[in-house]
Amino acid sequence: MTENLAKRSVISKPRARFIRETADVRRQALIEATARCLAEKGVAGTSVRAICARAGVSSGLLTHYFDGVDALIVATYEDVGARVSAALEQAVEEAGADPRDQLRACLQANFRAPILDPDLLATWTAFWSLVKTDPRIAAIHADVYGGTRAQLESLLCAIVPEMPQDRARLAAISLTALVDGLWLEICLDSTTFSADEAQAMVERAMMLALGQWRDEWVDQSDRP
Amino acid sequence: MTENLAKRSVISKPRARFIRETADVRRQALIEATARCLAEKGVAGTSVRAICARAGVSSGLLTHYFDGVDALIVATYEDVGARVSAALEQAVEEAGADPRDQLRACLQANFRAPILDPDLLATWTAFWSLVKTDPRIAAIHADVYGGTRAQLESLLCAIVPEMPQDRARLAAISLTALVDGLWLEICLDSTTFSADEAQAMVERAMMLALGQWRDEWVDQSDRP
DNA sequence: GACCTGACAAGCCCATGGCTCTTATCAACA
DNA sequence: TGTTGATAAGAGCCATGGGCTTGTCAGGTC
Repeated sequence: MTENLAKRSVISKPRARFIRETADVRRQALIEATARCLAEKGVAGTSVRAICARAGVSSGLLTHYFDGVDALIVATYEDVGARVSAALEQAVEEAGADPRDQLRACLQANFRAPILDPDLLATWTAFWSLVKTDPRIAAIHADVYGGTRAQLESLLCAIVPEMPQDRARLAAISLTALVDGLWLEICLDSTTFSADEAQAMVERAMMLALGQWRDEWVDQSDRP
Repeated sequence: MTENLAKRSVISKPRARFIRETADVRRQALIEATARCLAEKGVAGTSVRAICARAGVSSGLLTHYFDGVDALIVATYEDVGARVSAALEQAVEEAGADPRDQLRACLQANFRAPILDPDLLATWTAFWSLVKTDPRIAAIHADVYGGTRAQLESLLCAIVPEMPQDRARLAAISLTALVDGLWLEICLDSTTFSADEAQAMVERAMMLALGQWRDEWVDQSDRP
């Protein structure tokens, strides 16, 4: 009793001042803190305390606004995924009206900021590692991946209307895989090749997929 | 005192029987248990107790044979990486003497067992998430990736000797990225496309990289 | 200006994690 | 067969994590 009183009045430090924020502001701050934690310290280092310390709030706020740390990670995935999609969308819009330019912009944007970012990879690998475990994460993944693939497919069909549907589908999958693989490797180890080289490789693959290559070096002997 | 004695003589169950194994056997068992844990439960679920339970040993053995759980994960990465490299190597050897067949085998083997395995992806994403944090993991990654890329490059040069060095390098990087991207996606979500389709896409990319495509559908209008 | 509401901070509780330490067990050798 | 030393089991220790409770203060309301 008395000890409790003494503790409160003497030992314990005064409670920190705080300002009230709207729910949206707090949620967004927590989401951004989570993304930064994932990027900097990986899944293992992304704890409630670490996230809240970064967000500048006490650890109680996380469960106040989200249904636990897992739900916050899911929300972060949604947010980061939407941001990446928006960056690609913006690149397409800035490319003008020619669908070929739009396709090129959509592919090349993966190798410029803000998508080309090792921190983003760290966030992404954290999500990948959760796809198997958490069906919500799997659903978001399917949504994001399917969306970009469908966009590539429609652009391909717009550029080459006579392209068969199945070929367009496989071409979109191939281009996506190439971009993902290059992006993964360059984020893991940026010394292997440069972003410019990645863009050149994607450009070449795009032209090959469209059947419109223009290349000084090819082996003509085996062509039909 | 007496309680301690009673505890030991009456309450505590007798210590489990065990057999002595060589250090190699124990190490390998722990490594395999770690790989299974990573695959099934992700990094978060890969604890000392979980690993040792899977390996059928007590938790004290981990620190007895490895310098902590981090070192065990590094050893597991080395082991899994070596196993993947060995599988690719074996595929090449079984392909015969033609370097074109060898290249094809090396690429296609990524979409057959034992490499095409969602559990392996789970293990791999765990490693990717550690590349930034742990320089030992980064070194192993650079080693494995560089090795396969160099092999592809030498095969490309063997098939088309007149291919410029820089193009062979970029082609090897592109093929690796395509394979990695397809492998990643098919392991994450096997409903998007099939392993056969993945092999077909890789086959096509390989022929295009060699400048030896033979394709019924191409747009001839824009070719030089 | 009192007070009411609820967002917020602080810290407790229990579970789990990594690692250590002691003790028990086994196998090899004399 | 007894001795011995390395191997192994398992309890324990300390740190950390997540969730929750409790008390408090900011900002609006009458």
